[in-house]
Amino acid sequence: MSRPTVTDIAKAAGVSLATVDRVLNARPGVRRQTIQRVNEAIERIGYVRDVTAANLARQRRYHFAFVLPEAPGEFVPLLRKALEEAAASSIIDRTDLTITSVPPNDPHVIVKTLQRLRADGIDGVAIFSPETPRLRDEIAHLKESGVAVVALISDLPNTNRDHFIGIDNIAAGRTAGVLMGRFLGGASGAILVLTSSMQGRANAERRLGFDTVMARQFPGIEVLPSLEGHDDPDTIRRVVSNALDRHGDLAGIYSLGTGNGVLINLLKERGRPDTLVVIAHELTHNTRRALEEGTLDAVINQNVGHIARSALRVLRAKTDDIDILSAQEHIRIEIVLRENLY
Amino acid sequence: MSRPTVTDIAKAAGVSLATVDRVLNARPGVRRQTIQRVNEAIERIGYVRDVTAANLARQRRYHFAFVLPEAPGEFVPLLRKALEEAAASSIIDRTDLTITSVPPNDPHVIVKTLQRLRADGIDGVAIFSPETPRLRDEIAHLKESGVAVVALISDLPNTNRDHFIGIDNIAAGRTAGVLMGRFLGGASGAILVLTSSMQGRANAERRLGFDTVMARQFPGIEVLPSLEGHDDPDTIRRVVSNALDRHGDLAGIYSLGTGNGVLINLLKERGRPDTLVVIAHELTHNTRRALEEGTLDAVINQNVGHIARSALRVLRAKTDDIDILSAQEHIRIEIVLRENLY
DNA sequence: ATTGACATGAGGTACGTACCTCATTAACGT
DNA sequence: ACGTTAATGAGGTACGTACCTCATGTCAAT
Repeated sequence: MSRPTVTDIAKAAGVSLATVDRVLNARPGVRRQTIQRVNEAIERIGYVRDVTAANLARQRRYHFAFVLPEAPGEFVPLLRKALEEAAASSIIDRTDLTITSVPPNDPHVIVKTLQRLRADGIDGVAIFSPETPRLRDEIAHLKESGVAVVALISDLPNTNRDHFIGIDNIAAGRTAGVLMGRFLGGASGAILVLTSSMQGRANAERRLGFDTVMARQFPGIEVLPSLEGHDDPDTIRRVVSNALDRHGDLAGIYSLGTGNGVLINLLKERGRPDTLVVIAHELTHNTRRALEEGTLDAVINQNVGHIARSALRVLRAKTDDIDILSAQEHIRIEIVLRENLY
Repeated sequence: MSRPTVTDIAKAAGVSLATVDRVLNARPGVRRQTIQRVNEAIERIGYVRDVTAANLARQRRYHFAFVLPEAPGEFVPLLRKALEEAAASSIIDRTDLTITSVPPNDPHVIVKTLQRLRADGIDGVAIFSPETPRLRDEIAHLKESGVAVVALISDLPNTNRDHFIGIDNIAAGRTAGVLMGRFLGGASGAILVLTSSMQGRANAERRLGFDTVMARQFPGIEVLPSLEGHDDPDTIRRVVSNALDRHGDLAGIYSLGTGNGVLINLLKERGRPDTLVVIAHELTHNTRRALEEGTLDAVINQNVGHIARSALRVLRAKTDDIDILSAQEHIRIEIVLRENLY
């Protein structure tokens, strides 16, 4: 007893195949009561459309575009690589993928890119960008044109994007905070927070979560004002060096944006005290090696492979107007130590 | 510029469609040099088989069976639920799923079940069971019959199963150990380890990893001999109560198997010191609530949803003799705190 | 009664692949 | 030269769905 087909619906509803087809694909020319009769038959026999066969018949190809910032650091290239890997696998069946790099923090170029994609008749876009008024407007246009839109890594909450694929950065900050506090184990001292100008929202949220936890659960620890690295290696090196010199009682370092490479090198050059707790975000070549060597104590990670595959699945589901399996699409806040480094 | 099809291969290789088909599906009756010519054409024009169309034409249905133990605790039911959820989604397209419960630790019944499945012409089985000689033999038979076999949760390393879907339990134990040691923050004291008879191998491995880390990195902490709960609520309650009474200097509890429900209740009844660190395995209703309430400090988890979907994907890939995306199928050792509880 | 609008049916082709049958050709041994 | 066997071609049907055309039926407005 295999799955019922359209023919079975026709038999069950006492109509022809053509009518079933009209109902299924919302084509005009069917009386309301007939539509209902067909739908009842569908319910009754438990018909589920064979999406793969439908796509075959439809000659359906999905055109998706990813708009990624040309941001410094290893994270975006890793995400890009994960996308290309997913594209090589069967997940991407019948879909064409465009990956566009745009200068970060340039709303004009991002909007222009999206406009071009919309003109090209794209089916869905995944956008990794801070939210700006012009981007908001363009997303509204995209949605009006029937384009599926998902926000990637950094949410665009005041737009009507279909979905956000990424982590809750406040919770990520809280997680980092708890780890910091507990790893310090009652020790007192100051904590250096290293931030970067990229992805202002995400960084601010992480900082917020971190501060909340530190203030509430670990009042004995002083969290210093953020150090701005401005994504520039030399600047990062200088400000971190200064801070390390100035604070003899440094208990921990929380790096919540880019600039981990410089930080790690600096710690290795200067030698780091055993008791110092260093926590960073995103598992990359640098941070992975640093975990292995003990330069980093923990990394808060969002799995780029999962994000890439999830984005593709969600875009496809949204263009087909199909439900997503929300448990599968939830991006987890991963805590990575040397011991569960995979 | 759509994808090349079999017809394009035929044209490019200068052979008929029938020959292309024979080559593609490894049917007999083609000269070696012709096979080569066709394969070259495939290479040249970059043909990739349209798996969905192939499956449609093939009328392929996958018959997979999951053999799960009727084990105590919440974990197996959660896994079962995850399987049923995956089955309701499109992942399961064209596949029939059988979930069989067997009494744990009864090799006879497990083998009988597998034999029956083999006789029924199953395409693949996922087995969650300890390894026994008779199971080993039956897996060899299954493989000979062309059945795909994956080990679930607990590996069957001395068999020729196609794949293991689960975590590295030694690493999981190490992870728990490091968390325990660092959360204790230099405090000294004794650690209670609560084990269960189920899944002997997994528990032993976790214990091994835990002990290794404690001995090497936290020599000031004494790890007590395992307490056996024998999966019996009353026994667990009794032995844990005794231990709590006896050890006034208890610093931490590591529960590496089932019995978390009883443990959590006991801790709540007796009141738990703030400094006590309690770490358990598997995120369930009980442990989730305990994390929220602060009764547990951390949970080491393997994601049942991921495991279920991965098992289905791997079984399908193995029966089709297709490569798997190993990054996607890697089951991570998740560290779950209250802050990154999803 | 005629017209037209709408609803429905009948039957087809297509998507890309699998798999079947039958006919034809080439290569071989005797 | 003959039969035998292996290799190949030609042409079909099928999978489940989409989408097209054309014919026919029904009903209400004129």
